[in-house]
Amino acid sequence: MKRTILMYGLAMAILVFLLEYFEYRYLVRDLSMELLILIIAITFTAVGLWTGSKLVSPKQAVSSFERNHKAIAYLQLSHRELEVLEQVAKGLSNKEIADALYVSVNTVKTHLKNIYEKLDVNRRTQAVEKARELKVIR
Amino acid sequence: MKRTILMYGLAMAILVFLLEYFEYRYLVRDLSMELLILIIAITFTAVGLWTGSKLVSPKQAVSSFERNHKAIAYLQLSHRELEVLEQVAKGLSNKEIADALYVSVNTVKTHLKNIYEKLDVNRRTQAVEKARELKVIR
DNA sequence: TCCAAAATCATACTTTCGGGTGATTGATCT
DNA sequence: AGATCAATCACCCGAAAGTATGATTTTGGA
Repeated sequence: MKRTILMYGLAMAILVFLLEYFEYRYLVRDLSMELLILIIAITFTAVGLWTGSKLVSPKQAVSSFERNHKAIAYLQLSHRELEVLEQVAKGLSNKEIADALYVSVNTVKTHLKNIYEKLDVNRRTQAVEKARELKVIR
Repeated sequence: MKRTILMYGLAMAILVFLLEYFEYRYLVRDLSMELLILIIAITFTAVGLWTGSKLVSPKQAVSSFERNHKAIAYLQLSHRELEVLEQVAKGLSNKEIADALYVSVNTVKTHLKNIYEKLDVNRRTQAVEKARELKVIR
């Protein structure tokens, strides 16, 4: 992001310099004024397009997920509960989650029970749905 | 998309015209050549940026979901199975799905069994995960 | 018209989930 | 020191989900 802006500044400086130096001195007498303006316009439109795509697309193309910490705080979801929720979203069973987090199945169940209460649901699938909506999990 | 390009073309034409007519005739004697180039450069960079953002962002910002029919065909998922899958993804229970589709719970179970087999999973949560990955459901 | 696939339903059985209750431990705050 | 909260675990029970098998009806094409 910052680098893109810097790059843009640099490119712009170089282009301005080139245009001023080169075309001004050389071409202004050969080419018509209209053509010069056209070249500059096209060039900088291209630069703008390029910079714009660099600036805009990665924001949404790459990852595009940012956790809604406010929602998590509001729902009072603990760290451990979040972990369980993520495992559930991956489609794991309680047993598999227990193994993944090195706790007993009963512990997982307790966490899930609390999660359901906080999210106001009563099934793991609904919990995943709601958590996704609230951007609490990916 | 097409309209954006047209708009851009129009804006560019107008700007070129204005620049040529106005600044060329009026300002070229008052302003320095460097300043004129700078103005044009900045203007068209802005135009490029604007056009770029119009062109790039809606592509990914709006919805961005299109069903992967090839995957569906490959997996041999029937229409009814897809419907069930969607209901499951919404977090509904087998009973609720049965009511929504006006069939018995046993029918839903049968569909689910077939779905699990075709998706090579053995739980509803995994089925939803996989179907989402494959863009079979939203 | 006939066939294969899709859709429907049933019964029986096993496993997993979810809900309820209660308890212990360790960390943090007052 | 006492209160509070997160994390852990256990046991029980009923409901839901998943598995297996088999059967009937609909339906879309060849």
